[in-house]
Amino acid sequence: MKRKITLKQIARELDVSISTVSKALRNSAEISEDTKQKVQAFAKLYNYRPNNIALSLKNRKTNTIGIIIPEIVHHFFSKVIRGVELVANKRGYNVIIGLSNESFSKEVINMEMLANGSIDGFILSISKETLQQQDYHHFNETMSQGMPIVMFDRVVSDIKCDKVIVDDLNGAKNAVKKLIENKCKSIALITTKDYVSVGKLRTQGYLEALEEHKMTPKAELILKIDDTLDYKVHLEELEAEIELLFKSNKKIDGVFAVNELYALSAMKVARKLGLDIPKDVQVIGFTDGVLSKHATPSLTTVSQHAQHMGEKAADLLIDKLENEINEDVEEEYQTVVIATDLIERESTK
Amino acid sequence: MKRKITLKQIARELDVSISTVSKALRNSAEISEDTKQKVQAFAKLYNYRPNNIALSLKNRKTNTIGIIIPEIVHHFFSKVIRGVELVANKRGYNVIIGLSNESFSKEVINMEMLANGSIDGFILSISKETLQQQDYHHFNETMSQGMPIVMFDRVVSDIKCDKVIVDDLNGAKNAVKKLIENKCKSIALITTKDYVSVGKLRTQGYLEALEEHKMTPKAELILKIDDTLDYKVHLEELEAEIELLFKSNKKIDGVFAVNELYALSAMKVARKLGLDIPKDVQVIGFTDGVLSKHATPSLTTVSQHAQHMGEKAADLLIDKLENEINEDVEEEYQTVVIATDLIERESTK
DNA sequence: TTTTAACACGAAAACGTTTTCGTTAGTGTT
DNA sequence: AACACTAACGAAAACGTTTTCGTGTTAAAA
Repeated sequence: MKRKITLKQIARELDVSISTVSKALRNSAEISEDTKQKVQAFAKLYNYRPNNIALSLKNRKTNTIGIIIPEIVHHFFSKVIRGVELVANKRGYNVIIGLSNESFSKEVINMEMLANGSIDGFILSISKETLQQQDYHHFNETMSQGMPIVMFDRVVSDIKCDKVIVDDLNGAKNAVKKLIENKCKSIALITTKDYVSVGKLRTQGYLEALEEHKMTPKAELILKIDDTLDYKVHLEELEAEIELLFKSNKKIDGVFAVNELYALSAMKVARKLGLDIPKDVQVIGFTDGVLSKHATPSLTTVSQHAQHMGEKAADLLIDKLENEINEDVEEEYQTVVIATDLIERESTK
Repeated sequence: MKRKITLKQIARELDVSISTVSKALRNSAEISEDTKQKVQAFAKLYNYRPNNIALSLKNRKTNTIGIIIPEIVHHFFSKVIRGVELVANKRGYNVIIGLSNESFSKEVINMEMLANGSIDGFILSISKETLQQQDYHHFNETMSQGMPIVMFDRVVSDIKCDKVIVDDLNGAKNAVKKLIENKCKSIALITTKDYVSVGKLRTQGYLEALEEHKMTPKAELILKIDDTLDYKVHLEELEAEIELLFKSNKKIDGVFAVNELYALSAMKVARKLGLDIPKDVQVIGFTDGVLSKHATPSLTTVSQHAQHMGEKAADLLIDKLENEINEDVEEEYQTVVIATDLIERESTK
């Protein structure tokens, strides 16, 4: 087991100084052709690669991005990661991940762990618990130490930083408009409690679409799910709630759900109640997931372009990192809004 | 924007030496109580945290694990990552990810990028292209430099290292046995070409199960898909192949598929041909995915316990890292086999 | 022959730690 | 008064780089 070779070892072997080796490898004009060739040949032979850690320390730059997400077993987030990784790698950066598991304390701990020199900047999506507690001190502290943050999807306006968000409002609005155009008269909304910003915006889009078509929103058509419960586990409870919604509103002929699982459950319940999709009820979900595509009938959805979000976030962050030199430019932050697409499948006419 | 505070700055402010500050913060007996309190108070006030990079350089240990996987937008792999992250964090390690995107060259590049000091060891699953080319020099080189590797799921016997694998053979065997017990007489197998080790083993399990029940395997019931094509895109081609299988073997009453997508496609095709599931045809898949659970009918699957695999892999790697001191112990490598579970749902009787 | 310039290289500092090994001053012992 | 011992601290090396600034040698110019 031979350890990795260092400049010092090469220098000793070839009987020159460390500086000479370093310069020779970087093709400096200071070094004679002879020496360069000798050193480079030797380095190649022993497969020399500069030690990243030493470089990071010297340059005070790690070329590594930290990404903190609430959950990785989730199509949306893993697609975002893929986007980040893609761009980061192309631009010479590594990606290091931290999972908050939707917990405030894990988010804080993870950020502190990475902020101590391991990375140059963060890309993150806020955990539900943090959103509920509205405690954002760790973000502000991190930024005040000169470490840039780019937030995506779940953001808060209280924090000044670059952001990449989905156009939740218009995405939802267009989906509901589609249902209206398809002659739906009684459109139900299945959403989350309001503290998750995206749920709120999608609800708003639903309301605006109705309004623009002179339809009066009815409170009994809006089902707000408490999503602190993990419905991957408590699927029956979710379905029970939706069943209640259908039973107390027999005239429902359209459903807009703010995520994939709610939409799928709605379809399942509707079918159970003897309703045909899309003949009796049309359903649209909001997501990037894989379920929609392979469901039967396949689900019409509002696509969020998760990978594109990740790419954009990575570009924003790296741009900021590499332009930090111009500190004269007053800090100005962008919010990039990613447009959604309505992907029509079998659950709508 | 205040930069992170360092020992040197604290030393200057308090008019003591760097060594004194360092010792005071680590509660060394060499330092007087007075000084300790003074230093510790100051450090707390300015929220001092030791710089990870400097520590890594000094200790020649990064406390970071590199994980290389072919694809992250994939339930199996993201669950494995979650397991790795869970254990790693608990044991004081970070996780840095690299995606090979099933490509040999990206796998090599990514490994080289991380192997230059950024991490202490690898957890990885081999890309399809690498498996095809059978070029494993990068693994051996990495290990010869003293960097341990733990492989999971897609492994090769040529390489001596710790491994965590699914009991593919018995998982498949039990699934097929289940079908046989459920009175299936003509069981089809939908699998991949043989170069992916797991596909091979699952095929073998299928064959052994038939054999044990004195059933003769028929070549025409075995469909080998060329999975270099991405069937997330070319779904129709996949379905066409399966349709052909059904049409040329009218008596098929059971299907065992080596992954989720094949199984779902089989169900879809069967339904299209007017067959009822599970009455006419019973289907079992092999996976940990989310599709199976939410399909209609929901799919009986062989569960791989992906998260558990990740946890185990992380434990193996960290154990090795922390016991590297005893170099007297002759290198011995373990292969941990994770047992599967058959999760019975609606696609079987 | 002396000055100048180019050339080829080495020494040392710096990044931020930890740790080993002095060093100094004060205390106690004979 | 000479000695040993301890308490409290500092200097310096080391981890592996890059880069700045010498420095010595040689060849060309005056």
